[in-house]
Amino acid sequence: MPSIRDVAAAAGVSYQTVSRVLNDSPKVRAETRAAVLAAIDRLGFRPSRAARALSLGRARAITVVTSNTVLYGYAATLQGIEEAARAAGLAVGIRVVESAEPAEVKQTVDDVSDASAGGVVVIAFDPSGVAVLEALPRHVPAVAAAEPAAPDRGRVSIALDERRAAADATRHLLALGHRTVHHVAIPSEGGAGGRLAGWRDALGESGAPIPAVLDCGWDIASAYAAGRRLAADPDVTAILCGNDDIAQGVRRALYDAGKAVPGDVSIVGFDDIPGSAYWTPALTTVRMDFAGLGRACFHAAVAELTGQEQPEPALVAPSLVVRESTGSPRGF
Amino acid sequence: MPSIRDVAAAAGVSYQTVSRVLNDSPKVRAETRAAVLAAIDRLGFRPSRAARALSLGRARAITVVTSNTVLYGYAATLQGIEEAARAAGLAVGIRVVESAEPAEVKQTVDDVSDASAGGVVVIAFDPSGVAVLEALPRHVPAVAAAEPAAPDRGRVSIALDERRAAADATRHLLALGHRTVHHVAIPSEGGAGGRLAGWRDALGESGAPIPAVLDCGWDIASAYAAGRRLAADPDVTAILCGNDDIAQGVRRALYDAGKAVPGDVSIVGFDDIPGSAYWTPALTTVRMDFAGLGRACFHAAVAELTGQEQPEPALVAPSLVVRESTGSPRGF
DNA sequence: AAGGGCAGTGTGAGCGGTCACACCGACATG
DNA sequence: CATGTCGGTGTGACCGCTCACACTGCCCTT
Repeated sequence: MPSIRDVAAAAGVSYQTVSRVLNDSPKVRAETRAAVLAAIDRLGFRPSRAARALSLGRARAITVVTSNTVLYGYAATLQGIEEAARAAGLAVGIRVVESAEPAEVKQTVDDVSDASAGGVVVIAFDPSGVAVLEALPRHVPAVAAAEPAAPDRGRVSIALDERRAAADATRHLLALGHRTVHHVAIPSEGGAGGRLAGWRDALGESGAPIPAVLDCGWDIASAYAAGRRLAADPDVTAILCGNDDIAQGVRRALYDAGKAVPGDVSIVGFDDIPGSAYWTPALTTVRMDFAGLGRACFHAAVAELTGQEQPEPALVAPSLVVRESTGSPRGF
Repeated sequence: MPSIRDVAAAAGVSYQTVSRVLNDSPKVRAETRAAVLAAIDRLGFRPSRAARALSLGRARAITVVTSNTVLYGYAATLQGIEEAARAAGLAVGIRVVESAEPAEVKQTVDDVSDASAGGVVVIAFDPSGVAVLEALPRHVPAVAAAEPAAPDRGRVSIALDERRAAADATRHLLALGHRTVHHVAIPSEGGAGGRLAGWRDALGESGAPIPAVLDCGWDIASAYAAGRRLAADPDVTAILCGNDDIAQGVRRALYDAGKAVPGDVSIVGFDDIPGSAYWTPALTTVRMDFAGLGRACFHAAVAELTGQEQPEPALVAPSLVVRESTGSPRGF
């Protein structure tokens, strides 16, 4: 592997001039630059990221901290970050943090505090992400893709407006004539600016009773269990599910209990995962622009890394997609 | 940030001794080691990955090349790699390559050829991954998570036995009494050791006619279109789908055409994505151990990186999971 | 008693870049 | 004509670590 010294020799200039060309400094004559570029090309030279990181003190890279790589919201956010990073020529790293347990959080923080991690984007949709965010030392350039209500403690934090989205979805159900809307929650919505809050907003403003929330995990089995409980209650006619996977479990539970969707019970999901339009019935859900969130986080992280001013995040607001899983209650 | 020199000073030894402790060389007295460890702890020292990579010539890291981060097979494989890497203390990078276009392949190869990329795992399920694998210079330590039939050209290549899995699934359908089985293929099965081949095997061995394959993309919309075409043909009673998402599109197409599953047509998927057990009907599919594949690839990549002998990959064979979407044809 | 091994430790150099600064010629200025 | 300024270039040192090698005792051999 040739180094800038080799390139310098081949081009008949000093290594510093090569460095200037690489960082396109204005202080180099056009013909000198051309000669260097030609030598670079001839030798197949590629600057070493490791050397740069060492010298600069920070890598030109972004590391994503997430608690999961398979779940749609996380994976799609990662996708957005990666796309933007690739376009900008930055490397991207990934670090999964499975729990909010102190030892694991500390290890994660140590790992991403390394200079070679570059800027950090913490996907703080859930407790483990939030824990990492809070434990991260100030000197680490980091931003959060967060629940809207996550305490930002001086950190840049970007979020989709889930509160409003949840309120819209709930209003849709109420407008259809449902007396109230039940809610099956995922681990990520504790926040005051989240789905839970929006659901309460909408219920409150129309004077509908606010039923107890059913908490479940990320796994569909727990959603199924929650669905069975809801199915046993004849008063339940509308359910807002924490995400589309949850909706799937609930839907199957309703089916197994002999309830038709949307005939007996209407359900709404969250996220608009790729398959939801093809279910039977096709799912009414809230489309979330996770990829856009990821891109915005990338740009914020780069600003943090380079010390530039934070750009205004360009986000597409969540929007309700009405399909077949919602309808008016029987006898309405 | 303290460096090994600071630690050395604090412990009253030379920096080289600190380095020895970090790499747990046997040539250091127990008490000396203890003193160094104490100093490390006191100062909160963490070795710099960038400096190590520069000095060593290769980073202690794994970079995953994939064409997608959201699709289940890719994401689950990534998850397996990340888990294993985290357990071993290696950083993980990710590089998406969207197409097999020469310029993009070259850029990808350049990026992962950098010393800071460490070992490389190419998820070569599709043409773009295969293209990267083939373009990768010999000196880059890389392994492939591949289609079984991918030409390995001296590269270590690990795969799940999709051929046998597809044959099993097809035999299941045939045993149910179907005259033949149709196949909707995804972009990843061109290989001679893949799903397509297994399907042909099973059809051939029982003398069933081999219908034309319907190719579609990764998107469910194209699967839906394929499903509509199949639904129009009254001879079609059994369909083997390239993966579960495809099965979802096909299932909806059948439904929209007034065909019942499994009453009129049986369908089988591939992958066993988390929701498939909760569909109506629950999907008969082939469970694939992508996470195990990822772990095996990680270990192979580390062996490649450190020059050790290749371990025997421990893989869980794909297995057919029979649920509700398959049954005997009408009048059987 | 002189030599040879060996465990344990220290020193120099180098990985491939970047920063700070010195330098040099050309032109404008007093 | 001496001086200042500035575009364009080169030199030294350094980032934090690991390598190769030299060195110091100490014990064992002959």
